[in-house]
Amino acid sequence: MESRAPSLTERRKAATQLEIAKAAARLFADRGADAVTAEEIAKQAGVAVRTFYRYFRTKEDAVAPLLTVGAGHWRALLAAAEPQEELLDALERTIVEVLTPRSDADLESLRWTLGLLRASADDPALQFVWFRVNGESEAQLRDIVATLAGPDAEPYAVRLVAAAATVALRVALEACAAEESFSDPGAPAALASRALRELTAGVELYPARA
Amino acid sequence: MESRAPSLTERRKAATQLEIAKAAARLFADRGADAVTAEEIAKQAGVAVRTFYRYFRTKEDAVAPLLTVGAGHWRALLAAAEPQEELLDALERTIVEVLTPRSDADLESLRWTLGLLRASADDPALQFVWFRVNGESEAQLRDIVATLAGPDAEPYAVRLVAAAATVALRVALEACAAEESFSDPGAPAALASRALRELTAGVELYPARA
DNA sequence: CGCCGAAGTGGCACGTCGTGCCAGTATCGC
DNA sequence: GCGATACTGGCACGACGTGCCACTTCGGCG
Repeated sequence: MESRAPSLTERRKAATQLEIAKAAARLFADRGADAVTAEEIAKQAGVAVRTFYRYFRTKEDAVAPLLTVGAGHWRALLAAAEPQEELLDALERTIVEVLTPRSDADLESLRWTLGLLRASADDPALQFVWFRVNGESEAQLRDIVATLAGPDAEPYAVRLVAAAATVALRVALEACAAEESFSDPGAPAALASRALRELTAGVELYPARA
Repeated sequence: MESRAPSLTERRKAATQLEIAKAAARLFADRGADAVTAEEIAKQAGVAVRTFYRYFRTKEDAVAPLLTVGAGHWRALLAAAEPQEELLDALERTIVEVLTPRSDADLESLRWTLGLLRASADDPALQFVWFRVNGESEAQLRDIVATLAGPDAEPYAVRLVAAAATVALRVALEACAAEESFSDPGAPAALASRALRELTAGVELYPARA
């Protein structure tokens, strides 16, 4: 399960990717995404344009790592959940865990995400990245939910739960970003928890017994 | 409320737009979106490349009209709802109304949408358009929901309802598209209705009285 | 120690995208 | 009929994203 050996080169690559992502986020938030060229991002990050495109498929994708970190962490926690735990309980427990900052790194990560969301409010190109990230996140979550719910669960109900969970995280973060001042570090967790509870309250995972 | 005078030129423009959209949908479903150039779409639709880009901002956007038609109709019905009708009832009533085909044109429109969704399963570029369309739809739905719910409704609850409603429509259509054979014309309405009911069952629109 | 294959990087050229600009043509009001 | 307005087409251009090759770095092996 654990991936040993984050070998030297691999850490370098991860660092470079993060460097590019942050450079892109700064420039995008500053001027808007279309006003920034790939060449500028590459220069800011200290790499060649050609290398930039080896790390990211498109110019906009460069900020994706800063937006996916939360959802990725969530999926990892969920995949490690005990099988006997009730699915909806596991979802709520883990989302609170993910959104509650435990270190300065967590808090900084959250700030990057919210900063990008704020910038995307009036920038279609950034909104698209956010949509895309959430869409992919939901697709991956669907598989995990299907596993946790077991083979008896209705496929359509699994779809609904995965969609509801993804939406809960998304709306909570968007609401935080929309607030003028994001002061309370507990706000994301509280909002997401509420959203998840209210959106999944009526979902019937298993077909009614005859 | 009603827009009089669908003047000659306006109808021509609408027809041209639809023509381009269908040409693009055919080509995309056939070969995948990246394997099609804007020039080909324009030629198929009988317009110049430059004109194509006057109708659509990007190559992928060309199919958006075929994907937004349902959500647009839904918003129109909602905006015309009686103020005294319960919000969640109005949502469910109108979504069934939208998804129940009443004419051959309705059915054909539904088929175009589902066909595109099927094609987008293994085409990131098309998925992207679908995400984008739903994102914009949710933003517009939020305003309508806010109006219908009145000033006493909690803003965060309005967000949740708009998101839940958009997701209900999206997941229902995706589920239909995922089925091998889409035979039952009533399936989309039934699935969407169920999704909407289950996802909004737990939402508290108004703050608890003291 | 030198050789060598693997992997990451940079540079270059190329096809495509999307837009600004100007000219040609059709619709609407006087 | 006649300008005013709006849609269309052609051209050129900067930017995007990729295929290809050359260069460097790192690790294993005789």
